[in-house]
Amino acid sequence: MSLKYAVLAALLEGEASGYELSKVFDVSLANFWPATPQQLYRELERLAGDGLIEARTVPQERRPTKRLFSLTEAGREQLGDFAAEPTRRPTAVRDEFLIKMQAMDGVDPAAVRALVEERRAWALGKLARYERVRERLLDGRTEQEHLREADRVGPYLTLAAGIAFERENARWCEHVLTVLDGRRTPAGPAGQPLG
Amino acid sequence: MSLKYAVLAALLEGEASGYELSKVFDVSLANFWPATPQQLYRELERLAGDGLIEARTVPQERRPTKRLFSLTEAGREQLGDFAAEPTRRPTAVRDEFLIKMQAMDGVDPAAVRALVEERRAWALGKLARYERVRERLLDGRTEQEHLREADRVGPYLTLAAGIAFERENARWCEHVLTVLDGRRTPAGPAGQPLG
DNA sequence: AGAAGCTACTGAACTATTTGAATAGGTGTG
DNA sequence: CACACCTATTCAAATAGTTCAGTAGCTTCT
Repeated sequence: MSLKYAVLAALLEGEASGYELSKVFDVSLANFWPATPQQLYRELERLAGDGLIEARTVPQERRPTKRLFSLTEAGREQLGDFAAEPTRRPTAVRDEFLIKMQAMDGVDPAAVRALVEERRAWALGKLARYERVRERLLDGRTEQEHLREADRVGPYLTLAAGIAFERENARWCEHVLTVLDGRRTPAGPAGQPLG
Repeated sequence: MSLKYAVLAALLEGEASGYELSKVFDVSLANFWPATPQQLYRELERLAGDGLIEARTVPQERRPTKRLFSLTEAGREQLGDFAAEPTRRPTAVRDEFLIKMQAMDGVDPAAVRALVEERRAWALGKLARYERVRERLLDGRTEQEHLREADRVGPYLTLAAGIAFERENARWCEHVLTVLDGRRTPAGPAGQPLG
């Protein structure tokens, strides 16, 4: 049900085709509402049918024709209503990796370590990408300037949430690696390393 | 597909009924793999059919009869295999609230503030519950002792991830409230407050 | 005494999401 | 020139997840 509003919110940035949206979702919105291209195309169809967005067909020279969608007044209004309502659903995190961590005690420590290191690398990669988006958003201003004066601060603040999340993720991975180190030689009464 | 392993991992704590699991999922596992009771009952049926868990019926005096499920050797093995494999799916966060934040710039600031304050309260509440679970897990030991010596550290570490996540959440909310304060009187050239 | 709420589970219908593939022309690499 | 990958979209099928309701006896509050 919320994909609808995620799409409307994405179109606040300006008109976009399904394909372009699927790229946007991949980098920024996916942070809090992931969607596959198929979902987006279907949702765009539905929203256009409901008159919340409108489409215009744009033929291109060396590319397939695309359909650009933009918010209608009705769409903008419904999005505004939604955004002012109290939130129904709490955050839902689905994380296969944390299931593995929950069950890690029956597993070869080297395999666990590999998993955690992979996750850490992935978090740091995402962080680097977010930072680049952030530079683009700030466009030379400082954070303070931007947050005080910009027309829209929503996108910056959600990005900041993503950054904090991935930073925390990486930190957690480092903590786990330390813990794994501390358990390599199970501590005897004197805590003497074995070899 | 991962609900399967989430259930198996939950049963590492010992045998449980569907109903009990639905409570466990509500407080701890829901942190990284939410599931409704209906999903759990269906999944338990499937897992029992596949021989990964086994059921025993326990009649009770003043309550309906319940079926307690526990891991079989086959189940334990499949869970171990899964937990050692590289992770296929990256973390998926679905957060209606952040969609609202993305779109917040067209909305009455008082309504936004109310939303953020609600979210902050909710994060702090969850944090308090997590801290209680943490005390119970540590059972008088310090974190260091527990992490070095306990048989299982997985549950503690995933809990720590949940704690870090909610802490970050609350911090982010506070940041947003500060930003909203800074924008109440849009800064003119001289930055003179208007009220 | 009546209402609400908990334990414990089941069923059916519905909506959402994922996966795989197909179409069709264009660009870039070796 | 073969091959892989990009733009841009659509279709079909399968799997996953949500919602609503119902059964049935018990406890707790008013």
